[in-house]
Formats: sequence, C-alpha cells, structure tokens
Amino acid sequence: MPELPEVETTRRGIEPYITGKQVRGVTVRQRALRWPVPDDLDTKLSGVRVSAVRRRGKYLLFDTPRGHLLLHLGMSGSLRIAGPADAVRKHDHVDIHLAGGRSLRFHDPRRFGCLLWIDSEPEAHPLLVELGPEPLSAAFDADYLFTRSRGRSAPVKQFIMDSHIVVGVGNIYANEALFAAKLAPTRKAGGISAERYAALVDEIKQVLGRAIEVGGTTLRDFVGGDGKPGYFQQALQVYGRGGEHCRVCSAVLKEIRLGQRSTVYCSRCQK
DNA sequence: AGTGCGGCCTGTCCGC
DNA sequence: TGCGGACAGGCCGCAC
Repeated sequence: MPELPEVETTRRGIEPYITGKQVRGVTVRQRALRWPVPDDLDTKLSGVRVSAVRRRGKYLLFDTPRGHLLLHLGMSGSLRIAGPADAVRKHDHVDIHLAGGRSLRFHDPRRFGCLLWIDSEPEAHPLLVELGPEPLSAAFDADYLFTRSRGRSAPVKQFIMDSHIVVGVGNIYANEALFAAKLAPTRKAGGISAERYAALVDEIKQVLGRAIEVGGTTLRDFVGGDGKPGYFQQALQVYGRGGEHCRVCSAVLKEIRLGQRSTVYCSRCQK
C-alpha cells in the first residue's frame, strides 16, 4: 500500500533511468485499471523524451514536450525498470519502452492504480487541481490546518486523510501521527485547538520525513528486482497493533472503524 | 459545502 | 484439503 514516502522513493528510484530518455513505445496488457488506460498512449508517448519525473501527492507526473503522463500506484501498484530479458509477470499491466532497451514496468494486482494522459497543464487537471498542499511544504502549517478545520464535524483522522486538505497522509501514517501527537482520532476536527494542531502538523511532517529518509537509504535496486521499495520499517507504534499493548503506557490499544478504515489508538495516551 | 458511503480489485487469511 | 467469505485499502463519485 504505497503511502507518500513509498511513492517518493519510487520516484527517486526510477528517475535516473527515465529523465532525458526517449520513449520507443508502449505495451498495454491490461487496460482496465481505475480508469481505462488511454487507447492512444502509445501514439502519445512514442518518440518523445521525458524531461522530468515529478510527484504531486501520491501521483507521479512524467513530463514530455507533448504532454504529461499521470500515474497513480493505487494501493498495490509498483514500478520497476525491466531489462529486455526480464520475464513479464502476472499483473505486469503496462510497459513503457525506453531507448536503450529497458522498460518502465507497471505492476498492480488490485488495479486501483491509473495511467492517464494530460495534454495541457497538469496543475489544471481535475484530479490535481483541488488537491491540498504537500505535507512537507511550508504551506502546510498549524495556521493552515487550524483554519481549514473550523466548522468541520468529521473526526480529525478523516480530516487529515482528506487529500483536499493535505495530500499524502494515508491510513498508516494518519494513525501514527495522531498517536505521536497524543490526539484521539475520533475527535471532531472543528473542536481542536491551534496548539494541538501545531503538534499534529509537526508529527505528520516528522513521520513522513523519517519514512522518506529510510526509503532513501534503503533504496532498493529498481533494475531487475521486484521493484518494491524497501518497506519503511520505522517501528509502527499503533498501526496493525490493535489489541496489543501501548508501547508508552501498556494499555490495550483500541481498534475501531472510522470512515471504513481501520483505526488504532491508545485511549489513555490520546485525548 | 460538508459528510458518509459504495464501489472498484485480488491476495491472504480464517472458519467450516 | 478445499472452499466460501471477510478483509485490506486510495480515492473518486454520488446521494443526502
């Protein structure tokens, strides 16, 4: 389940093999992803040179002079650089063939990911235009989050997982950041003080920043391997630990559903 | 406008 | 051992 750090790690892993390279063609084996892969993707990409690989939230953007490829890994997607001899595996849905013989290979068992083509400015695309700020940017601060939260009755966990508020805070890191900030995930977003939001913003930045660092240092070889970036094994404090004991106070961690998402917290530490 | 939920998928795990 | 069903989850799109 790629969270933002994993997407960023993927971006860094593939970038050296993509930037400045010319595309020779595209093979689509499975068109039915979250949205259908465009019929003319091969036409759009063949012959163009990719000038940059960028990230916006959990979306990857491949810039070319002709337009932009928008790619999302969904929750089971991964990218790797395949050599000409690398066997195609089950769920290898799309190959983007590069000059020199290698390919960027998109693998996604659950097919929640997508590949789309954007002719004009990516920032104006419907999927991107409404997105909130990047969590690691200066624009995401306590004032911003506090202001946006006023009048909101939704639980704070759902609030920070809303990509229109801030991008890239997935279920794992929402649970972890709330624990670190000692904030109960069930609290109404609109009733939380500016001070508490300052702590939360801090923890979101820390937890994501650390995971990117770890991803960066354990960056796996994207050539040949399974393309899955090293898992971010910063010890998880709460996620996946429902029913186990809190590492801080030893109370039994609660597991509930919030917006159909598994939510784990310590009712003694988090208020 | 904000909120809540259905739906898209398949691999994994559980109980019978 | 085999099988059915629940579950996991990002995020859009819809209904209220």
